[in-house]
Amino acid sequence: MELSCRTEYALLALLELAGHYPQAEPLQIRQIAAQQQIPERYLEQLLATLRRGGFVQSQRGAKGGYLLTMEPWKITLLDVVNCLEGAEARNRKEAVGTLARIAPTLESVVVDEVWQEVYETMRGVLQGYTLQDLCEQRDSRRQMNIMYYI
Amino acid sequence: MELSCRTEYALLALLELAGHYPQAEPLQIRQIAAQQQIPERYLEQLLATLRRGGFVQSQRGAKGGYLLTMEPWKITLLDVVNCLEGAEARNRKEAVGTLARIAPTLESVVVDEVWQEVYETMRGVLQGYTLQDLCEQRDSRRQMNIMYYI
DNA sequence: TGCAAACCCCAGTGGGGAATGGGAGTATAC
DNA sequence: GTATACTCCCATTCCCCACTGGGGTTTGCA
Repeated sequence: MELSCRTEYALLALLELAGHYPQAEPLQIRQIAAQQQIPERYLEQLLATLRRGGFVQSQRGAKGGYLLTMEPWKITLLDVVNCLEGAEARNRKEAVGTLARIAPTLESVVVDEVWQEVYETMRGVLQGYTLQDLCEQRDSRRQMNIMYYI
Repeated sequence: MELSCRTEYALLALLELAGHYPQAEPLQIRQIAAQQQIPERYLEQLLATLRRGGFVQSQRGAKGGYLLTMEPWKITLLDVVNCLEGAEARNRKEAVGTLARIAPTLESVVVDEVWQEVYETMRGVLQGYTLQDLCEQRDSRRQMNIMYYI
């Protein structure tokens, strides 16, 4: 359960794609990166992860780019976080609590239980939001900003 | 909001100390490390952080060691996490979402809002447990284990 | 067919967390 | 008063994440 830079960038990219859904025109890495101020080459890697996770499909060649493969209301934030956290051979991450500990102590078991509960509540919150939800929040916030400047 | 190895180790050490509260005899790093299977020299640094945070006091010299400075039911897990996460010049950690971004985009603001909500729920859970609570859970679990082996 | 635009793969660099090590400081024990 | 048993502080090593770079491959278009 990371909520790191990685995850935020990926989420921003997906929001950008969701904003254009279901347009047939793919969005290019460069456009997304510029729009969301994400390092271009880094975003490239994150999009590869999202592609392997089945969230986006890519179109190579000139006029290529990325497209959402699912409807924005079917993708929860938890799905995205899971995709980026569990991505490919993040082998060591699960063992963060049982780090090189042969026999877990009673105390460590109790602490782990609390942490499982914490993670569970995190998952609960993250599962409550879809890309669609965030897009709507963005739109209403955009309206607010326009109102503000009048 | 880390929930990293650091925090778990510190928590285990505090639990060990809380188990002996309010004994006048200080516990040594070596004992805690052996009991909880924590690298000795690393635990040393974490205890320094806890000392600076006011959770423990140290006694130097022979027969020295560490003691809790507060009652175990007055220390919440959130207190501990805050102490270790916010410890000394972790200056960059707050800006993890606004990483080198001059003008935050609308999308990043929306994402940050969700993440604040996630962190808030985490804090809620962590604030609901004190060292005392975990000690009691450990004790009852110990009873269970004894029953199991009969 | 040629070429540029775009994705794709792999190999590095820099900083921070997770340790590890060598001493210096300080209190008790004899 | 010296030895001993601890804490304390500084520096170093190792690995992962955030990021950069150099190619290579696929595709659309003139």
